Amino acid sequence: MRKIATWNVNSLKVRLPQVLDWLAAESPDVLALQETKLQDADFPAGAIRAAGYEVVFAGQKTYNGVALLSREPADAVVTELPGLADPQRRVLGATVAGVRVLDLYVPNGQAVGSDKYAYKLDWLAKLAAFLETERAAHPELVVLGDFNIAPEDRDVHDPEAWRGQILCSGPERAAFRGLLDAGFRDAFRLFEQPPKTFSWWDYRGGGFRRNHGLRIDHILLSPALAARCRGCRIDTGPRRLERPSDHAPVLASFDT
DNA sequence: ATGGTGGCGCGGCCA
Repeated sequence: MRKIATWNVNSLKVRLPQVLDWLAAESPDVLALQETKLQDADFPAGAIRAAGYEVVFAGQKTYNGVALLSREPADAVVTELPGLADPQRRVLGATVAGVRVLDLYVPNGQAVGSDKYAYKLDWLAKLAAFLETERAAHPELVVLGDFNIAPEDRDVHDPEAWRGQILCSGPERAAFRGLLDAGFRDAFRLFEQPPKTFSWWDYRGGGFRRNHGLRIDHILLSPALAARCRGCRIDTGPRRLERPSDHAPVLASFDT
């Protein structure tokens, strides 16, 4: 496993040409997608396989949906968090070339105090419990995706405006911190990074042009994988294209 | 300005 990436594409139907171009340019070993917004019957598996990737996916109509693209086959696939009977397709775990990969689309939460916010915090608690068992079973474990959490003020373009708001609230940040406390490493923070580097910019108000963004897409590594990690960056190239996703891909590279 | 833009799918929800 030399390179692994995550990208919230906000509709794979719309973004498929961009994804195929990006695969050709970057040639990651694994690409985790979120917000495919496709039922499984409509998933473009043929085009992805023609590009040289295996693919597994868990989709639903209109909302959510996750997919794992990989050079080598994906085994031991899971699509649920234990203890959460949920029709929303937000989880896709698989083992690829001996590495356990968990692709997540964490709930957005909408607004602090809302029903969706409560669902998000409950979801994160069940995730933490699940990761304890996954960590014990798989020394080489990567958890990546759209976490919908900006972990620290330096991950926010205007920390004062966002303080306590959705994506930045104390309980959300505490949940993320809990994953780090459990031993996961934020791949992006293993390396020196330019300030004001973000992974998501609102479509509204010229967010990207003004770099009004947040870093909410993450690659978390078990200690064994972190020891082999040699770089992590956010590729803003796709965000500059016509009709972009509102998220940019995040990539981590490794020694074999 | 309680807005703004984009996706889905055709009215309103979600982000």
